[in-house]
Amino acid sequence: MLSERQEKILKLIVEKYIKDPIPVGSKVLSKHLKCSSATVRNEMATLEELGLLEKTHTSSGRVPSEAGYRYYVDNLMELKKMNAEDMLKLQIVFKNQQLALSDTITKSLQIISDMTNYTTITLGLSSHENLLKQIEVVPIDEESMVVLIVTDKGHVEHKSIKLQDVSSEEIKKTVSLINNLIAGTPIDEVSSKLEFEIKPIIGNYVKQHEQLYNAFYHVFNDFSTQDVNIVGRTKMLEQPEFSNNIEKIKNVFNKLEDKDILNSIEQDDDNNIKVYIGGESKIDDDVTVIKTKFKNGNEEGTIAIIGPKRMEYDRVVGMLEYMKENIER
Amino acid sequence: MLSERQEKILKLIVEKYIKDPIPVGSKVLSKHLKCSSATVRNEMATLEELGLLEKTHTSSGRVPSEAGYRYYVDNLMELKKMNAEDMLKLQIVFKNQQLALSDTITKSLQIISDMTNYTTITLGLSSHENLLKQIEVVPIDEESMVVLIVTDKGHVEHKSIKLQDVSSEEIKKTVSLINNLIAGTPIDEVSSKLEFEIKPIIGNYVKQHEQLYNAFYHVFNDFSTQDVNIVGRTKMLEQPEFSNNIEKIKNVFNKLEDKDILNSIEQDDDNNIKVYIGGESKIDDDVTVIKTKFKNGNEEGTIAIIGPKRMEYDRVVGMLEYMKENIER
DNA sequence: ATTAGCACTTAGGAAAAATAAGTGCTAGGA
DNA sequence: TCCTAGCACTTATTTTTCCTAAGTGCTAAT
Repeated sequence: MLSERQEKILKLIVEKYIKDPIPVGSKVLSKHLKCSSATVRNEMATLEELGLLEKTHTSSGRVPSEAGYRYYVDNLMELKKMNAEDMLKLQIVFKNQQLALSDTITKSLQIISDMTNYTTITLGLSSHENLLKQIEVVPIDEESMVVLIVTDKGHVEHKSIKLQDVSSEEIKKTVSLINNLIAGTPIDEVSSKLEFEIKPIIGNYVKQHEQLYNAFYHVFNDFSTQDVNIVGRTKMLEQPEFSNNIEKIKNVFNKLEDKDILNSIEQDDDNNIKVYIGGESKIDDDVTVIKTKFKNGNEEGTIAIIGPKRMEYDRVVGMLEYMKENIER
Repeated sequence: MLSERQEKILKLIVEKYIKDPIPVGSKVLSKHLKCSSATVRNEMATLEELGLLEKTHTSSGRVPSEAGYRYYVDNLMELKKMNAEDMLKLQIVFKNQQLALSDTITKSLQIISDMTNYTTITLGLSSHENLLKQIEVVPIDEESMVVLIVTDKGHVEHKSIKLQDVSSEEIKKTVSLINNLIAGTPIDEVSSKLEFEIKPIIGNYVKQHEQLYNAFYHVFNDFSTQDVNIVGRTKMLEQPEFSNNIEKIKNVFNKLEDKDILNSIEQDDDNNIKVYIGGESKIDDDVTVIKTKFKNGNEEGTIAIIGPKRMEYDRVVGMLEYMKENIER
């Protein structure tokens, strides 16, 4: 259990370090407290023993440890409300009734990324959680057509395909077969269902059934395993802990492409705002991910803000709360 | 006019420097020539006077100047054929008949980016060169629907919109009005045409005409001004001239988001392969862009490979030639 | 024309020295 | 018992100095 003074010191150190990434010394802190630097030093030593602070070298000031940030986020942080100007910018997007939810989210996260200089991510549900709702084929010309795939969670994708010597009758028939027999199936199982439920049937009366089957097979196979939208990747370059360290940048960029990592963010079933600090983020020891699930009607997904461990937690959590509220109504 | 020996020296320097980015000295070169290092030094001095070589400091070896690379590309370079293994990888993509052209290109450029460690770009024509071919509306549920926009150049986009209290009759009617009256219009002019040609008509018999008009207006307004696909952005981080220089990286990343820059690549009307070296690239003095237009039926666009000025010109030009050939038939 | 030889230049790395920031600990005071 | 002034000590950082390796330009001889 921390004393009031210890908490105050920890809070000061975290907030100071977030503003400016240099280790914090006892002298500056004593100015904000009613005690001498020597006393602060003693307290800091205790906090270090508790694992909440760290030194970069024997005689350096203190830096928050991962546990220190954790304690700050869980116990000390005071949420920051968004300022009116920023709110207004977002309201313009939220007020637009004609926008599909996914566009609303993309646009608002774009704005947030610019305001904060952090990377933002939207994740739809993964393809095994999306059930096929319907497909539609729109002919373009002789050979080409567009296949539209709609899932129950409101996710839409289109793919262009080419078919030779297949009549529009045959296509229509196949489409309605798929809509009748396969709708409701998780997207990532559709390809295999096609093989066992559609292929045998169309084999009987579609001349080019092999080709038709192949085309649809690929359409579903290429369906993105996860609906991901990352905005402001390069914001990471602005953060001092990365701008001197190409290896870290490469690592972060690569992790952002890694389906498994993104998936694990989405998999977390907590509906509230959750903060993954440093190692917890699975991205990089110096990265923090703050995320929340959202649900609006049958559309659901995850939004996340990714920044350095030195992220402005109070501000970002506030923003995410605001986003979630607005999305959900 | 360069002597044969001077050309040989220039070629050696360029190729050596591309392999390994350290200034090339006279001693190493003399080993590849039938003359002493002193002679090479004299020739190098001449080449420097001609502006084809540069020194990094008074007593350093030589580095090709922009003009040096230019001379190399225009006069000295011997095209390199792709190796069989790489060719095979690409053939698998090109052989797939069901893939739409744009998917074929995306996939093959992905492969090329991996093989070369350079960034690749596909550019469709800009929105004023794409004429609206048709739109199609697919209802999803009570309120939501997907609008599919198809251009004459084969570019397809979809947008989800929401409409309250608009009957499917009214929508159908509006869609067919648009298809009849506005098809053939450059995409970026559609919004304004909607206002003058569609709005007045639907105003008469669609109850929620304002809302309907707004929805379509936004759909076309949000239509990407250019169909861009960038693959392997982070490959740039692998190049030594960037991996030590965050500012350069930021600059390049920012330029890659800049519509004007990309547009100027696409605007160039040369149908052959074109090489923009350093400053010519408008991206960065250390960046080279190699691009070519392609045309297949009515689909056309530009593909480009972006790498350091120290790019393997012979290899990349060869690849791009191969790509172009395959795309065009 | 070519080349051997040599004085000269510069970047880059290692070592040494100076500086600044901050710590832990001791001993005295409230 | 808690707090604090004071001081010796540690370490990163910066600056300075020195050294080396690589390569050049120029001159004089072939």
